Amino acid sequence: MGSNGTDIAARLADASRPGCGIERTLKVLDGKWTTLIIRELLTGPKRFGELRTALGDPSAKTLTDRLRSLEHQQILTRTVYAEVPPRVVYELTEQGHSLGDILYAMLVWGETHPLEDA
Amino acid sequence: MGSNGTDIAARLADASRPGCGIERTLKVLDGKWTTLIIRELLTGPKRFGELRTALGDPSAKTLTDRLRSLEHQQILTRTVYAEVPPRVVYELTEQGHSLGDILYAMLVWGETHPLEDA
DNA sequence: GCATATGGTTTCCCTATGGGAAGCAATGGG
DNA sequence: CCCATTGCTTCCCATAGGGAAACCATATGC
Repeated sequence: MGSNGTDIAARLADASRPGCGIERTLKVLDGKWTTLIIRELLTGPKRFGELRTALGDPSAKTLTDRLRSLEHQQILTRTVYAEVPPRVVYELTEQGHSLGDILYAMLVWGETHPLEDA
Repeated sequence: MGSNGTDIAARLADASRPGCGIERTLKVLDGKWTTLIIRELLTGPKRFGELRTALGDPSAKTLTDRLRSLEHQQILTRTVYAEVPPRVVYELTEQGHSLGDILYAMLVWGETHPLEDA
């Protein structure tokens, strides 16, 4: 299955509890749609409306909140084109793109895990 | 930084949206302390009280909820020793242990990411 | 003039979540 | 007889998250 669990355990034992790397990552990926937003953007830049549709219609407020938060944390960039009607494109930064490793691990795990219905 | 982002993007594009592997993983890792519980257990079995202390005192109610949920999803096992006072030991299953790949990716990312203060 | 399209923002509200405190079981020890 | 210990469980409350809907800006098409 996974790689060598023993090495991982060693690294994890090292990670001092208060504010370890995992906790910092969790803070970035916090919130209901955050991780899925990144999933969508890993396949390329997208507009606000495209994201909304692809995710299955989260409320505009929530989506805005998440995008703003991710922008503030340098995970993605927000580009406004002064057209009418307006066009806003969201795109992952280098930092944001590097989250792909985590998402990929999640994808692999989720696909092999027999899911118990809640 | 990460591995080849292009391959990952391809895999991600494949993943059909409704209930893809990532979403299933997110469902398992849902809740405030869930991921950190797994971090603690990756270094070996722990008792209820040990977990509570290591995590920084989440409420007993919340910790119980998380542990029950993870047990139900076959991520960990709960062993009660009929002693007085009681002793309850939590240990990751094979499935739970395999989450280590995800946590490891989070650890690496978090350590290299310059964190913006919220 | 007015509707339409787009990407928001803002306000209001409801639910879910998580925390705190207290109770409880069971037994050995003082 | 009472207390301490451990791992809950139950109840209650405060907060935060997230959804619905209304509003705004602007230029084009009718």
